[in-house]
Amino acid sequence: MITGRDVAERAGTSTAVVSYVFNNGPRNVSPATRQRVLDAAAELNYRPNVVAKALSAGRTASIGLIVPDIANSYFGELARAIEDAALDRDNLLLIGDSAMNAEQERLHMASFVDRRVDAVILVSLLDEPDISLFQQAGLPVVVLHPIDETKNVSSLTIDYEKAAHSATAHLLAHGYPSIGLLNGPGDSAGSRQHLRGFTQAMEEAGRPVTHVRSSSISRADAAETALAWLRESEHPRALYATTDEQAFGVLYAAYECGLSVPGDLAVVGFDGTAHSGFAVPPLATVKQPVAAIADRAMTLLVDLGGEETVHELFDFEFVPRASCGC
Amino acid sequence: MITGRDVAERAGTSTAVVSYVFNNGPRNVSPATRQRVLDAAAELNYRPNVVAKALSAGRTASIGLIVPDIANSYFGELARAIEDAALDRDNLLLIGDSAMNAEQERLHMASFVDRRVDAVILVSLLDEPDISLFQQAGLPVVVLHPIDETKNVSSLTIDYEKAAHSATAHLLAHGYPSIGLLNGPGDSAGSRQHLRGFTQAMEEAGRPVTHVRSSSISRADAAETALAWLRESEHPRALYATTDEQAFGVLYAAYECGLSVPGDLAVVGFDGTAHSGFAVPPLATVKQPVAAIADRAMTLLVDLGGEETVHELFDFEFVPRASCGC
DNA sequence: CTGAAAGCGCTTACAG
DNA sequence: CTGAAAGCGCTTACAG
Repeated sequence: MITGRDVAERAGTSTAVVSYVFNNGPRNVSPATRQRVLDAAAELNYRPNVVAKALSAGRTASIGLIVPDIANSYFGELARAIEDAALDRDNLLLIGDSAMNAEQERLHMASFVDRRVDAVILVSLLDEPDISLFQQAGLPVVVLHPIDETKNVSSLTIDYEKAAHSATAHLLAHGYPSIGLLNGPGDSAGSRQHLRGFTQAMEEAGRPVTHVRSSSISRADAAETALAWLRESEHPRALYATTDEQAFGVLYAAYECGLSVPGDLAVVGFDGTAHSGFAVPPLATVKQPVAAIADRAMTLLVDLGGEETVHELFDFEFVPRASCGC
Repeated sequence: MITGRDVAERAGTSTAVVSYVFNNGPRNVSPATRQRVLDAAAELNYRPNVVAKALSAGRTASIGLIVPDIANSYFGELARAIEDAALDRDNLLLIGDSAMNAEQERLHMASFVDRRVDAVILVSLLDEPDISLFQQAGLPVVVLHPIDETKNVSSLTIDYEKAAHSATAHLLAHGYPSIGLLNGPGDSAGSRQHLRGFTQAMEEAGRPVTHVRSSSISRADAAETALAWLRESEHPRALYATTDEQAFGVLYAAYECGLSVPGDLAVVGFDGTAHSGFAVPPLATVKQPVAAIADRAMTLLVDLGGEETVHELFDFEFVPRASCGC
């Protein structure tokens, strides 16, 4: 491969100047010399070695993202939004897919530290992820879910409690006689918030909270849980599922049970993925502001150097669609 | 951060020996010294800097994957399968999402060359991707779609023509009076193969080929195309869509038109994504052997060093489900 | 079996 | 404005 030395020789100058030209600094270069370097580089098809640059500069211009499951459309959309925000800032995004496996999540964490990414955005499978590895390495971290504020990391998230409240209130307004919650794994801060919001809305309406179940955030698991549930005679008339992915599993289960949506069962999801709009029937959902979250994360990590630790809540939007009976 | 020098000092030896220990070679180290190095490394929490290692060793132990659209579940599953195969070989997978944008595809190509990935797996948006950048850099490439064999790159793919033939033949066997093809973009080798297979099956059955349209490989585009199609009085009774993603768009369009599937319209997809099994109704599809393709690609690129250029066809499997009328 | 040293391809004070 | 040189943290012939 062509190196900076090759370019310098052909342009009759030093590697330092080649570097100054390609980085627009930190010293300036006379127009004539600059042009000779540019010409030589073009003729030789020179592309600076990013690996060498990273070692020398002490930063890799790359950000690591860890998601629980890249096959989940929400995380696919999130990854794309973050990648866009990263490219805007000339950073590369490395995506680590935990594939619903905590061990894999740890491997990605270690791998990111070893690869010397400049910062990390984490959506953990665990309620209390161990981020000491990042902290030892001095890597700034932003998590995209609720987290214990005593840990020294920023979090960007929406208020799940409020979101669950508003989704539940919407189903109540439809007048459904019984409403259930299909929650995520029971041991996470997010699930606790969803449950609180759901419970509060029900209590405000003077309704008992009797139908609550949980599944992992996977279509197959949710489908299995919903199938068993809907086959019981006492199943709820409406259901709030805490992810779109789970809601898709519910739509499938309803189909398998011969229940029509929303005629026999109303469904509301959460995430607001593009796919929710193309479900059969189209899925009512709570839309998360992915682009805003992505951009804010990159601002904190890249533009502000990860110095600040913040805990910010973003707005959400309830999107009524056929599945809830609208 | 802790460096190899810190470890060497604490263990009373040289950085060379630290390297020998961590790489199990290329020289061996006495058990006693090895133990001292290991102890020192553990006490200091030493993690070798992969960037420095890459620069020095001349390889990054990373593979680049470029996909047209990571939000498409098929590519999500493909990426996961390839990542598994890569991790099996202690390689990192970098995922470049072209987001249905040819310019973005080129940027990822350049970025992978600059990052000095050791090899590339490409699923291009274009029929004739320009891979000269990779060839200049001496990077081995495997493409996962049909490609002009005169180019010096390997391709791993299934026989779309045969697959389209078998899907069409299946719909014919159901006795549907008219069968349509919702193809991908018209100017690609894959689309031409799908069309040929579809046409051949129709001609063998003495049927005219009258219903052929195309859309991009996106749910929204397919939905739009299908909506217009299904609203015409002469729409086909059954439809073969060349990706699951397009088929999902068709299911949605049928719902919007008040057509029941398979009662009014039978649908078959292509790809065999996990999501196809949870569609409403479950989607009949042609399953691609993702894991086998992923593993073979990594064998060619990593285990065999990318020396060989091969063009291999993989087997597929037709999966009948409710949507086709089974 | 082990260590001193060169080298990977950049960046960046330091001198001029 | 420009160049010689040190340094980033590893690996790996080369000597011993």
